[in-house]
Amino acid sequence: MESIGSSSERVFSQSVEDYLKAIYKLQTEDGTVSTTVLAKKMGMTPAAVTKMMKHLSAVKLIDYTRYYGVRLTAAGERVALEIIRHHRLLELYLCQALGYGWDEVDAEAEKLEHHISEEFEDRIDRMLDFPSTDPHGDPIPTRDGTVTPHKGIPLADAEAGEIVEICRVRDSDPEVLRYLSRLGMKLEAVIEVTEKQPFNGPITFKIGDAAHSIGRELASHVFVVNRATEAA
Amino acid sequence: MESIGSSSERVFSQSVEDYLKAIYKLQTEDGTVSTTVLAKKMGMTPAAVTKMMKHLSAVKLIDYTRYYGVRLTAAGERVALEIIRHHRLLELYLCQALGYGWDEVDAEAEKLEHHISEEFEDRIDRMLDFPSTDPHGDPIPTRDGTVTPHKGIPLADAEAGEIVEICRVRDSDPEVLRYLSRLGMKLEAVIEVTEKQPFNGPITFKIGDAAHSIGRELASHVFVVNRATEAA
DNA sequence: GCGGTTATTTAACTTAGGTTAAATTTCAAT
DNA sequence: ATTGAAATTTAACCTAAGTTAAATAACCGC
Repeated sequence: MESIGSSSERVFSQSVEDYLKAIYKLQTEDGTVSTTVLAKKMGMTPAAVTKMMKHLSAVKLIDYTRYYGVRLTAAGERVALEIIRHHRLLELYLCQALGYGWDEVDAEAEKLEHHISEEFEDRIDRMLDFPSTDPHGDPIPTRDGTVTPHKGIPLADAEAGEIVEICRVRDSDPEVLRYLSRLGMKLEAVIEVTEKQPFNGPITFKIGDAAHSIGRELASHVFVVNRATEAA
Repeated sequence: MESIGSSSERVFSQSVEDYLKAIYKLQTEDGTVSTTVLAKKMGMTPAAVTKMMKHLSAVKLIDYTRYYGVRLTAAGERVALEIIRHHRLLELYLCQALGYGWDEVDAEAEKLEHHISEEFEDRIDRMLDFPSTDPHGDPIPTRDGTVTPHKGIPLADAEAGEIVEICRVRDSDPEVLRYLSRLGMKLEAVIEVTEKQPFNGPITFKIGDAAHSIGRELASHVFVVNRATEAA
């Protein structure tokens, strides 16, 4: 009798995993993913991307039509979500168990996500009591690849007068995250939108007593839920 | 003004690190390390080893004399010890913080040791209260590369009648470690050597009430200190 | 000090994952 | 329908790290 659950010990290269993750992230926003966009995201030349696309296509992780971009197959998506799950679990673990700041976790998780075992994944998952979001409010995919999309809207789209709660920050730049922290913008912080300048101008708001304003671009990376709406 | 302590972000490949670690371990036992022995340890062909030796020599991590084997330079030893430090800190962390068994930690640490940051290293070191030995009793090198050799002798060399305490088990095979656990042979277990069969025969001993015997070979991987001697 | 076994190195080749530069395809705009 | 810019792919090349097979050096016994 053979051992049954002898799980999946490192089947894909780090490079392959990184490509799949990048494709996943791009396609959830843009549908299908072009070579150039992917190349930009990966910090590589388009030529390198094309070559990898052929490989991923050959091993059935993506559907690839020459000149027309790429989508993950079900198999490819499984792999991508597994890596993203590793990443987000690690981020949360680093915060909770080791006292990392939310600005530091991305870089560390980026490296470790490819190298932890299923055992490790399960243990930190249990230790964190099966969490559903990471320190930036991103959903942690479940073991079987389900990911519940978050409910918030970009702060940039909130109206003046609204009172909202921060539920997600879609940015991993440590500088940006530290800046936001300094303004008191952490997860679950409640803020009141006081003003929106026209022509894509800055958004002004209050957190507690303090008033701040940030640019529209940055505000589009901060996701919020309306406290009234949320209750409904 | 440039940032000063922007520490050493991944300078060597995993492969290089693995070679250096292997050389370190072999040379502390055998002095100088031959191509064939290293090849065996690394699970590679001698030809691959020769090639890598040339490279490591070129970048001054080893002293290499064609046909005569290899020794680490001071720089090479620093790198090796850094990796070993990572490995052993990780092993202990996995046991203490995540509940791993001592038979499971080696494999996991083997993968992670190459990918953790100095930050991570420092944090788990602190969390473990700056430990000096790992779950198998191996010394953890300090940050500056000092390693205090352990004091024990092989159980195989203990005399009948001696009462000794287990201080180190030099074996990472999970099967072996589980077997030893089943016999009650953990670190700090006290055992009484009752008999040594001649012609390299088995060693018989008592742990608590239970009596066991193990082969001389295995007994040479278990290190012990004499309780009387230790006090002195 | 000769000769054969063994250890070691060299040579030629492989694969994965990159690069640059040239060729090709797509697409939008006339 | 054509054309030219932008996107994409192809071709030729590079490096790191491995392989096998052949050549060479070291060492041990006589």
